Amino acid sequence: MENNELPADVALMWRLRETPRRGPKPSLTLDDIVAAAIAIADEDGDLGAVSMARVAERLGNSTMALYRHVKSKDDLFVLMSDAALERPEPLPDGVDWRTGLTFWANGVLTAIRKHRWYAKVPISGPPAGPNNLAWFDLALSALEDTGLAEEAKVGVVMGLITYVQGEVRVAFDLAAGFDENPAAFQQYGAILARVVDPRVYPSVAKVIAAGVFAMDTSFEEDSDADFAFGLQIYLDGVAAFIDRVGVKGG
Amino acid sequence: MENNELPADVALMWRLRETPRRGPKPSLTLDDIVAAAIAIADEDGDLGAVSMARVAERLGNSTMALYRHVKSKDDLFVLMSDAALERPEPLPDGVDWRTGLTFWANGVLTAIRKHRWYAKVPISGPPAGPNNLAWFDLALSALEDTGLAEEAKVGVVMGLITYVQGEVRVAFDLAAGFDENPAAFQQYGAILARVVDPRVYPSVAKVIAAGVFAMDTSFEEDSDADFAFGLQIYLDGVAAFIDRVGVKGG
DNA sequence: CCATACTGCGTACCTGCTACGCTATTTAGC
DNA sequence: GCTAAATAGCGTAGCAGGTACGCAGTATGG
Repeated sequence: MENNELPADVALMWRLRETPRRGPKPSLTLDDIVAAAIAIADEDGDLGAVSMARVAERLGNSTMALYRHVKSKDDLFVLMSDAALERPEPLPDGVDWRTGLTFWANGVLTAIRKHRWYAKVPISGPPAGPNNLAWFDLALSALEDTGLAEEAKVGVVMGLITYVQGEVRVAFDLAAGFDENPAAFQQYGAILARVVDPRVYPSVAKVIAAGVFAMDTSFEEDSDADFAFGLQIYLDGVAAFIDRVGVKGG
Repeated sequence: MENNELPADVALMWRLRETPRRGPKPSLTLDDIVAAAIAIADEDGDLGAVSMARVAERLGNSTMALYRHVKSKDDLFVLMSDAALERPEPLPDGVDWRTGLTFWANGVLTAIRKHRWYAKVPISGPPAGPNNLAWFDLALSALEDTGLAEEAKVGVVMGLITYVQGEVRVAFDLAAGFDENPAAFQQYGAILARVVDPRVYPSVAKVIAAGVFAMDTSFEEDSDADFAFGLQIYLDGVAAFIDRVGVKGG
């Protein structure tokens, strides 16, 4: 059996466990457990709300029953993070790489938006789950016609993933902080102004004076704009890289 | 007293508490507590190793004594994350923005490398501590001569921070995973090859076939190269943005 | 029909955060 | 000086959470 050589969590993610023959029928399935955990995290918006006890309670089982299906809580997290990303929609036909990657990035954003805890799952290894790989595959396919070497494509996509996830993490953490204490955010500019000495922080002081931190727009708008702005910059960089290294073609 | 209107954690970070007049002399200082917490996290490389009990033990005090200086553990985290970043070195004189931002990014990288837990501190608000602001100021000052609007500078710097922190987070998490289970990483390519169906993941299959996941280089080298690669792409994008929007000069 | 393998679960242990209230200590104000 | 107020340290205890262990019950292969 080849499966035996696979790491346990990878085997679980791909559902490669051979079905056991003896013993009672399981009253729980792995999918139920993962779905329940995701539901809890979604409702609370916080990974911290997921406890083994709560997951079990939601399924009408005891806490320890879960451990027949999952090795540990971290294991469950890995499963959650792959299951949370549903399969991506395919790229529109015949688009150039930039349109493709923009489509992809926005798809990732909408997918993760449904699961605000996603970016907080501790990364335990390179992407290895079926859904994560599907997204990875899609991004790579967008670069198909650029003439970049495979390794360069991977680099570009990894960088983009890093950027998107970082942006998402910051945005959601800030949004959570905002919900918790809106006053602190609305006063952010005022607070900085009080505490920042222009002789020590001249550039920050200029920014404050220009009213950048005045918080006139809503949070959602703000983070959407930040995302688009950063994405544009990154893609401009990719374009420059392709011009420099790749074969021009399309 | 203006301080009263400041959020508690901000006041703490800037050490704005007015010194009390009555009562016993404190045997602990806030700096001691933060330093001890940082030392623990550094030694273990994991934020999870920081418990109030352990911090107190290291200081020869009881757990609850800490709560006279810090409102909660999250409070302590915020303090830690500002204290961990020491003051940045100033930029070399007369450098252009690109050299400046590269210098800056590498500075951030070395600063965070000493504190592998840094990128895991939950973000509770926009940067407001003295050290974080110093880094922020430095990055903004690198863009001084670009003619960008203040808001655009902030956008560029925020994007860069997001990218750098994201990259660092991934790199350290992977490194930790690697230390824990090196075999799984060395076999990553082989595992993928076993599990990836070329019809479902054609682009990933091509990457695997090209041997990109073969893991011939060391981990350190690999993540350094990734960092530099992504940074280059981002800065190329910034250059394009400046060409498009900014006043050319310098 | 029994041995086997497997599921669910109760119990218990450990770690961790922190509210509460007591005691000791220092000083402001008289 | 003396007293009252304010403050530091800390012991206790409550609560939540992860999970090792072993028992009881169940389905199946021989």
